[in-house]
Amino acid sequence: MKETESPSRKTGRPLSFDRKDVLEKAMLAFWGGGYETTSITDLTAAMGVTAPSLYAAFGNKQQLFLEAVRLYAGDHTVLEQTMAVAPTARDAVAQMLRGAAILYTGETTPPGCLLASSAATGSPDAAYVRDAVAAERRKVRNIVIRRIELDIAKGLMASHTCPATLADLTLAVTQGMSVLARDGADRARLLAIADAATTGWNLFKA
Amino acid sequence: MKETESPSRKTGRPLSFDRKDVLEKAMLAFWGGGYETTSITDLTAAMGVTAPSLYAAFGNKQQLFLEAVRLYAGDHTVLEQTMAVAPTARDAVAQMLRGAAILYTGETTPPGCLLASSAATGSPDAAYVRDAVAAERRKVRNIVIRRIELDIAKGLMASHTCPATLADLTLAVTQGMSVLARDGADRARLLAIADAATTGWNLFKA
DNA sequence: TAGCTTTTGTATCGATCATTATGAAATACT
DNA sequence: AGTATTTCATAATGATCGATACAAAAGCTA
Repeated sequence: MKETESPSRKTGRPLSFDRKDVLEKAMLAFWGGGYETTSITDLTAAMGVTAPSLYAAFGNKQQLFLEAVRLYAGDHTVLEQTMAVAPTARDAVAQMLRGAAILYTGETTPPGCLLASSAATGSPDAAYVRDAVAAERRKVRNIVIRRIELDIAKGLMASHTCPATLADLTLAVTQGMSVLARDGADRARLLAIADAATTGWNLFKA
Repeated sequence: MKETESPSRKTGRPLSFDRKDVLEKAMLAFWGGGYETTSITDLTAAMGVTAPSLYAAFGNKQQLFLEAVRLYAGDHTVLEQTMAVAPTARDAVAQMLRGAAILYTGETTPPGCLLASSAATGSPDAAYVRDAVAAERRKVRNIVIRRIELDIAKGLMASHTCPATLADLTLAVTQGMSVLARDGADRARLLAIADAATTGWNLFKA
């Protein structure tokens, strides 16, 4: 049952759980319940791990959440690859929005986006984790900006187009789709939003 | 100092606070901190009222929050009036988005939208309040839908336009702008998003 | 002024929060 | 086998959660 043991570890009782497996379960718990509103009791129940084991493996609640965010956002960077190979920035954003629509309505995952919903607000103590998820959003924004700048440099988009504004709009649509997914919107509705959001991009063609 | 006393009240020590005033302060506290992550201690500090007075005046935390949501959404319905007098649905939505951009970056209010951020996630105990804010979002959505249907009936918009999808997109942009406002986006950036979101509507003209 | 009603401030309730002390259990090395 | 090392389950830590019991204080009526 052991796995992913630390390199310095030599002897002692082996771990009774797979660290990556329980981390994914913790991510799903945070995804569905939020950072501050998901208690250690909730986490241990979802992970199938007792509290001392949780703290031994992940430090504390904040570090566990940050690892969960990295696991979640790591899946998001897969979209970055697909954006790079898209023929135009508009196609790239369309694919990204459609991917978000699908991700936010997965059957085995909570509705919505972990980055959008797990740390929307909170006490001052949780300011650090809010900054962490905001940093992940900023990464996505920068990816979109660079993709648009590429199209402008290629002459595919009008030179007066503001990449930052279109990236902001794209990010806003994704995070907003998360809210609608939380409210019960199904995949078809979210995909329709994604398509409607990108039709307007035809106006920015060079 | 007394005010807004209940009609059945005849005698007894008068209230030392203005109920509407402290309700607004509670709304601002929830707006900035969220429902579950704003404690009674936070609320009493923000309202300048002791806990027993809070419970006597508002029942409990949930009822206080629901009143705060009604106070907040009541301000939102002001936008409904302006949408009705706008020449086109596109202008109406543009004004609504610009109003949201301004509301989410007020100098005397927390950044973002109370409906978007105060109950994005939470424990199962708070499901009722999440449904309450979702219902407010649905109201806004229905207002937008009806405004679009009006333009379609007038022949101002293409008959194949899907009002529900455009309303979903509009709602997604507002809730997404709230996330960006929380991340520190200033009013100019949000206004740019609002304008960019409505430029695409030209494609739906009849 | 005496009596009644309601709000006030103080102090506290049990429950839950994140976190950990403690010792038994399980493996590796000698 | 014996010992060192690490994880295990149990249970408890102080702090904070939402919500109140209590009695003094403040007003109105008589």
